[in-house]
Amino acid sequence: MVRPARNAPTLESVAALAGVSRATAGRVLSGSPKVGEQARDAVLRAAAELSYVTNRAARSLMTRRSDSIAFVVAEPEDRFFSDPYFASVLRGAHAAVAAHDVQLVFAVLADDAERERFERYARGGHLDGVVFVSLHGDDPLPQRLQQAGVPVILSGRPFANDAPPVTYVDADNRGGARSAVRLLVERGRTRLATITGPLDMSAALDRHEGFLDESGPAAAGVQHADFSVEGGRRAMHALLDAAPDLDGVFAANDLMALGALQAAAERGRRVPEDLAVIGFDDIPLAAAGTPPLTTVRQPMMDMGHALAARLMEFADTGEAPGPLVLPTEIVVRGTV
Amino acid sequence: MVRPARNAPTLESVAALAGVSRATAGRVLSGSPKVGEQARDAVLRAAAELSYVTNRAARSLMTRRSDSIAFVVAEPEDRFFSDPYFASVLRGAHAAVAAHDVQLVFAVLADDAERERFERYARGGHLDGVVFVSLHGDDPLPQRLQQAGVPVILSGRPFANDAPPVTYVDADNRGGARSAVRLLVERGRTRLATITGPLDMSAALDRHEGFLDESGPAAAGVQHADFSVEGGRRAMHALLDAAPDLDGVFAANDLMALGALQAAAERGRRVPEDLAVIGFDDIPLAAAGTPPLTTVRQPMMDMGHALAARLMEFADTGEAPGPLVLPTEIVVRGTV
DNA sequence: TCACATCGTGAGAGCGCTCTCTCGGCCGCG
DNA sequence: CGCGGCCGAGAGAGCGCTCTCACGATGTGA
Repeated sequence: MVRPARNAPTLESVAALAGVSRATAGRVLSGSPKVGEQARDAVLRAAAELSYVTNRAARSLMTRRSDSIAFVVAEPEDRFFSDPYFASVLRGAHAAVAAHDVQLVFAVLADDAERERFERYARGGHLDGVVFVSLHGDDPLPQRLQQAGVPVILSGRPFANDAPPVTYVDADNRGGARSAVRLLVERGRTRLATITGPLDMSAALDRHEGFLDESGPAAAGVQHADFSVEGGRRAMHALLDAAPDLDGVFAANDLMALGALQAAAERGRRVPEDLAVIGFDDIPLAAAGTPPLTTVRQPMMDMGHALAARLMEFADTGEAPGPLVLPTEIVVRGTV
Repeated sequence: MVRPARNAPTLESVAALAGVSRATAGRVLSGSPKVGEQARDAVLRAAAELSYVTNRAARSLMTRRSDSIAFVVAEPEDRFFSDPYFASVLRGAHAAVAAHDVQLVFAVLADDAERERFERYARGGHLDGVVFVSLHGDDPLPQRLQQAGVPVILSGRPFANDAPPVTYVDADNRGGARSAVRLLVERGRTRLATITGPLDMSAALDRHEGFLDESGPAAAGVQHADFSVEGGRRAMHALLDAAPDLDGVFAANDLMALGALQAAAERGRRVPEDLAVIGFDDIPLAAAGTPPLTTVRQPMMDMGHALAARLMEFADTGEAPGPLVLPTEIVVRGTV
């Protein structure tokens, strides 16, 4: 192992060049107001000249803050990597974090070993907070970390509402699903079905509830799938087998809606004439299909941003911000 | 700002509980062989009991290593977030990094301010190395960092081969493109065209070269696009306008191939009967279309893994590993 | 005029770790 | 029996920073 004898400029050298003490130099660089004007100028000039960069390790040793938060995908499968949803949330989170000069540590917890390592790491105080994305069922990890004093926030409301609660940012899944069904009804569809996501995830559950709220007894079918294109395709076939007179389908995400579109094509159903399809998310690909997908848009990037911003606030104040539920919006394109 | 009075166990307390000195405890925990058996046992037991976690800030202050590497998307646009390619590379990189107990810091450099901040951060010695993904043109940032002593590796060969060279991991883009065209020819296609990616990226360039290698004078058209679905769709329309008798298209990535498929459908061309289409990447969505996309598979996850693994090796030894070019593979599905 | 608050500044401690230096004990060899 | 070598272990320095405390200079009111 190489030991880089990198002689980066230290606060000491900046102070020396500026002709002040290390303490004063530190005060200037951390923006303390209690510094004289000429001392401030001298330090700033010296820092610029040496292109000084604060050593975060040393700082963090004293402040007990790491200036970094983790973006954790708690997903045992590789779904993460085919669903553009995650990338958008990640992008939003990074934007928020960059503005605060905080680092974003990325982690995926695919197996127990990784979960355990991550938990130790987080408990070790190396993170100012953790964003959890794609939680399944009643994962106890977020609560455990929170109890250990690590600020935590979830993307999507927790599956069960236990005490102590963990705060979250979510989209109005139920409301979005309702408006999707209402759109279907407005367009004269009477035989409605839905393709759900994995029912151990609250987003899938809430969208399903929203569907039931509006479809009522008119529901012609329910198929459970896994948020993937192939799952959506199979579910659509099953739906059509069970109820050939189906004329409207709400898929709980766009990937499954895309699969449903394929199944419809394979069966020779014209969309939207014979069969209307509406998805959820509004991933970039949704607009690009033929016909382009009508869907319920959730503001993925904004959610990522809010997640990170609220987590940093949590870390700063020590007080968990309340849950935030962002509105959804129908985007009418060609499939309804 | 809250100052968490987190009284995490320190090496000192572990040593005390084990009845040895801090130095010995440290030796045990860092796996030094020069420790007696009973001292080792005692330390291990004490560490487990206190659930001790090394304070990385303190360690890194001494070792001058951060045990973290950055995964940087140097992409001014939001393309990153619609192309599943990146997610796969990221996934692979994380897997490699996790095995070494190293942290993956994620960053996207969308504007000059972010670039500048990142450069300062990296130069400050807070990173053991940097993986660059999606570089455009002759971006000088990787070279600058490398000259500043920060190990750097690129995903995809650099655009121009300047001195000093920066090492990289790439797929055999040119070879892959050639075999795509050969497949088209084998299937009896004679009027061939290609849709390229942005020509300021080496992957796009190399795939274009590969196409030209094999298509030769038979080439019926070339359209430049941007690796997006919509770009592919427009390019396909333009190609068909210019050469209506086209019977085979090589798109430089799957997203554009999907766009080409749509354009073909809009024009009423049957795929693959009237028109064969082949893509590049093999993103998860490729298999899911109707018909499923024939494509040139590049091992995205392996590339991510290799990128991170080689970078860590670079950081450890101080010597840049040579470039690595991974083979591609034709995946025949329904569009050729 | 003196006591006292106020403000900018410096000195110094110390965060938790790693690493070098030193030393005691034990072995083998002459 | 004495001496050098080796091995396991401890003492202590110090990485670069932040933070508390103390101090001198200046301003304010009695």
